Amino acid sequence: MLDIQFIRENAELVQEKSAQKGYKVDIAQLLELDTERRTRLTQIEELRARRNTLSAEMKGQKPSDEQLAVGKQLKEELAAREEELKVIEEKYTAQLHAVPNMPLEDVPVGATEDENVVAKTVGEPTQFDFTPLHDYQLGAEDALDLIDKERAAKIAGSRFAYLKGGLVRMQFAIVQFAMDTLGNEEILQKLINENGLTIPAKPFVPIIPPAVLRTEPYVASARLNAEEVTYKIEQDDLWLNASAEHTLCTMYWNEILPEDMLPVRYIGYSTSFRREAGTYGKDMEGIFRMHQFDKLEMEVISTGETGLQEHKLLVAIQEYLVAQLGLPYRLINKCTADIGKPNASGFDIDCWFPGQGNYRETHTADYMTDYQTRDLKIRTRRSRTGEVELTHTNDATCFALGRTLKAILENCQTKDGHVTVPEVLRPYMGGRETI
RNA sequence: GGAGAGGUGGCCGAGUGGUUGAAGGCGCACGACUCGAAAUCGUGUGUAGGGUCAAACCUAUCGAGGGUUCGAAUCCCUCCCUCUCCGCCA
Repeated sequence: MLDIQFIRENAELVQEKSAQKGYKVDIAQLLELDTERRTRLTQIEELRARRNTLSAEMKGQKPSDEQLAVGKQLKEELAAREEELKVIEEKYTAQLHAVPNMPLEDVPVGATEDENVVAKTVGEPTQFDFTPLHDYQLGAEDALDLIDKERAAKIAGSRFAYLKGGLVRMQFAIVQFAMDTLGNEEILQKLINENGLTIPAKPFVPIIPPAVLRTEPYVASARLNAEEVTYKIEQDDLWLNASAEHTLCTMYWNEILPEDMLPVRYIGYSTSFRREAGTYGKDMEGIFRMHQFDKLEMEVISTGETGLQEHKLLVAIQEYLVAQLGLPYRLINKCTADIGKPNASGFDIDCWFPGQGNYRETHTADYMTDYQTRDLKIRTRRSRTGEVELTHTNDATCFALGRTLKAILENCQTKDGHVTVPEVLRPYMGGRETI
């Protein structure tokens, strides 16, 4: 959520920026509730103070009837006022949480995703002297035998797959390649220098997080999308994570981290689950949009001064990794309507998919400033002053493995129906050059 | 799944109805001593909300929520979590 102090001091701006992001909020009404809430709170605190004073007077002696009577009266009045406050506070909290994060200055203003800005295009759409196939054609049982969705549907329903053989080898090769890259300080330093950044080249620590999380931290992370995205295990009050981000950004929930621990840089590997409600009939072919997919996700927790630089580093890493695989892509600076409620800035990488003849999203990088950590209460204690401040968070796809595999299959296919393994992956696949 | 123990500040650990936001210790910060350091001594040291130019000050907070009471870390209820033993099991 946003800082209420900030909203008080920048009401018009918040109203305007919220509208730019497509969120209907009534800031004037929120501020009214805020005023009312504080008025009630002051009243209640005065009553409590009187109760505490009275209680101290009574200590060590038998209370008089008069004191008891005053106490009882205070009790009743408090109960009534607290009930009133509760009603106001519920409305206030709901409205406060409805306010989206403010977009950064250089986020393009737009009403729909059509107004996203292509920041750059790298590589040309792959050319073939034959008609390129889709992933499901290349991976069919009578072709390379890599993808079996029919039998998966029999067992688990639609949007599930058995991935097989060389495709599985390739998935783990990508994982190893990515972890090697993100653990390599020389590469990080090079990317930092190239982008004029001044943050340290601290390597990313690989993490395998839990794939499930409880309601309370999930809500606090501002990432729970119960209706459309997230699977619930009702019996145990657990949700299947839709991304490792969700179990990574909540990891330090309710903690104060020493400043010298920052930045925290993690690369998390997790199977992710998405209900994909509302996408029926969309992307049904192949492994582009699945209920279950494995993903490598980068997560950074840093100070307010360095959060934006971390964001830029994450985008640079994404570009580097995609380029290393030789995939044509374009970098998208997402407009205000498309960056998402908790995000202040968001970039996507869309890779070229020859089967569809189109660029499709494979990566996203989000910068949340302190919007997420205000609820999660992830703070840092400054080394010099001892002061406590909210941290900033970033998340970014390292590789969404399903879509990456699909992109490689389609871009690296040969006329004879095979797939050339990108060179950087070969050392992790026993030197294999094709699948 | 069965049986038991327990959740208190950055950490350890007292505390079973009334100056307990919480003893004591560790850690940390500052100061004294020292050429400097260690040791020692002194002072300070949670978080959040309100309030103030800043303070003072007020309120909340002892896993979470609810209840009893004039008053709850302390009593009652529900839930969550951790640990130990048994069972099962990758």
